[in-house]
Amino acid sequence: MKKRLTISDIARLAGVGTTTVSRVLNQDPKVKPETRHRVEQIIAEAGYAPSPSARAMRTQRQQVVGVIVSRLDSASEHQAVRAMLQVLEQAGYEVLLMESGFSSDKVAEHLNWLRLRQADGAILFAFSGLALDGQADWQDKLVVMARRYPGFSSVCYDDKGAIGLMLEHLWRQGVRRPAYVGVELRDSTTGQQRLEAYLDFCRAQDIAPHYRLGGLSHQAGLEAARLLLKEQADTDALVCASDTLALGAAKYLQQSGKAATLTGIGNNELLRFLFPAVASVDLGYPQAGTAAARQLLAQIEQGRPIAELALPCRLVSTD
Amino acid sequence: MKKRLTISDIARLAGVGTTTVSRVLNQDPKVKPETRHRVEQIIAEAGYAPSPSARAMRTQRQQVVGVIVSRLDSASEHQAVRAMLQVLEQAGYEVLLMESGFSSDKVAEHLNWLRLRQADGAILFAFSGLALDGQADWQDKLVVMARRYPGFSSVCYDDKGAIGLMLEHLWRQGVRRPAYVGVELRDSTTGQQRLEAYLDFCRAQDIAPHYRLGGLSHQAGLEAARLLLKEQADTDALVCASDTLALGAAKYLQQSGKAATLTGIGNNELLRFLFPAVASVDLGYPQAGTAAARQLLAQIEQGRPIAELALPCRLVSTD
DNA sequence: GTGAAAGCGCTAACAG
DNA sequence: CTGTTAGCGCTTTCAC
Repeated sequence: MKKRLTISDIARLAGVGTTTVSRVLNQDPKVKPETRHRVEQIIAEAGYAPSPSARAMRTQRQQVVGVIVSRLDSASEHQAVRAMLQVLEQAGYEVLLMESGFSSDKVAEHLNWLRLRQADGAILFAFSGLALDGQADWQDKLVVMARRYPGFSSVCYDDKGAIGLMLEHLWRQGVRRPAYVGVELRDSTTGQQRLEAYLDFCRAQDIAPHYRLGGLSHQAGLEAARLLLKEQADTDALVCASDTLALGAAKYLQQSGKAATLTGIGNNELLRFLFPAVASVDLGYPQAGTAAARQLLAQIEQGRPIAELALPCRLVSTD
Repeated sequence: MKKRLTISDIARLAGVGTTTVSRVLNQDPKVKPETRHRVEQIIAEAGYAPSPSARAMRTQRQQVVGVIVSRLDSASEHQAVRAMLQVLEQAGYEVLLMESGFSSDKVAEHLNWLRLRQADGAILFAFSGLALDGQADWQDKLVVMARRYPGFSSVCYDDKGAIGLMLEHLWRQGVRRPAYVGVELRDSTTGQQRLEAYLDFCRAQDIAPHYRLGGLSHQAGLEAARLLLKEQADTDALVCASDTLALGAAKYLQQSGKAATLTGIGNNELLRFLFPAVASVDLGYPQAGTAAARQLLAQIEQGRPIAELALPCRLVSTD
């Protein structure tokens, strides 16, 4: 039962004052190099690490940030989270992962909790219906992912660009009657923006739009595919707003024996494995995660102003 | 810019000493009900919450536990984690989720970090090759998931039982030549135990074992299915050691047009959606998570001794 | 350059 | 039952 070392133990061992040790710990330049060296030596030998709580208490900075994802097991969010962890932990922050389950109340709850906990900042994966009303005090220490939110920093994917990219790709491949499997419009990005991109394309190419909007589940994708192909049998491609929907649509194509080029968005691993022919768009999740984490750090550490970031996307296809 | 309230602010507002407020905060019974009531009133009105750092510093209890998963986006681990979060957060603990990526070094790193951070405990999802050597000080505050580890508490799934259950089910359905898609033996649970259960069954029914061991990926499942069916075309069932493998095997069956009853383990949602005919075994992930969290809390809060827990499993089938 | 000393907000003796 | 007091381990004036 060895007692934990304190700063004064180190001070005594090094024959200096606690102040000096503290200065070494905090990279304060006002320490003679040789003194610094000796102290560092002792610290390393003793395996000493300063108490985060004591430090936090003194400085009022917890070195803690919360990351609120919608689902912990979402493959796309996970990619972004992994990148965030890298940046934030590197910077000495503790990361508290929490799950919203697409509930605005749950977000408020988590945010309140983080406030009580005096967290230094947070990153929040947005979803349709997200409300950040009584959260004005988070304005300069919160980054919203996946959609813009007035008054807060945000990092967005290129929703319109992704669909546009895909449609142009298909057009080059000879597709002329692409139908669209989308998401309800109350979802502003995956829903509205992606549909809009589809409609824009139809207008530009002068073709009649043909689409279905629904939920985000596999089942929704299957159902939409079924209806679209039933309504217009000459549809030559199903452009899905997400890889999850594409997985559902793929199942329908398979079980019905019908044929159509199928595409998704999200660069999902399982989709690529099961249905390699399905093209997808990589939205740049890791890059988004890195960008969000950096933006947050710059805001809370250097007072950088709020910013709305946008990321480029990239086509993923086997042909 | 309102300053954060402290315990003495509350004490002053309530016209009592800080000790009394502290007692109210800590549910100490030695407070006159009416005093308590008044203090609680003030606390609520002022929206006061005690500083966790100050508290931690004083009590030497951080109210923090780490949870080290192998992959944050693993569906099965996620189910267990969700249940853990529920229990631990309920008990007032902060949960730090970390990822090992199946690396023993990474585990050591995280554990060291948690030690420095003075975390009160940890839950670790085991994997093959896990080594907990220099971690003796974690013995009474660590719970290992998914396999036993001498000297530590653990919560295990019923690996042998799951395969046994499945084989008996198939036998009743008339299956007589079940082949087994397994995992390398250096994985003691998913690998060894499940294979053993298969071999036991073969011995009991006096049939010739026919199996392949490989990795845990979809691709491995596909490959194993291909080889097994090539080697023995009269195989009437492919019993897979996991739903991931089953997904790979399902793809093979589909693309090759061959037929065989297929089963997995893990009750994976996507597998159920894409291939509803595939029976699976529910290993009880949420229950395992709850059990692990409770065990950990009991150990660190009440000194309950180390224990090796085992969970029952349950067949999931559409027929 | 360096150290002594004063707290940060809280809890745990110890008195009343 | 309640208040006074002494720190927990650290950073930060303010002297030297």
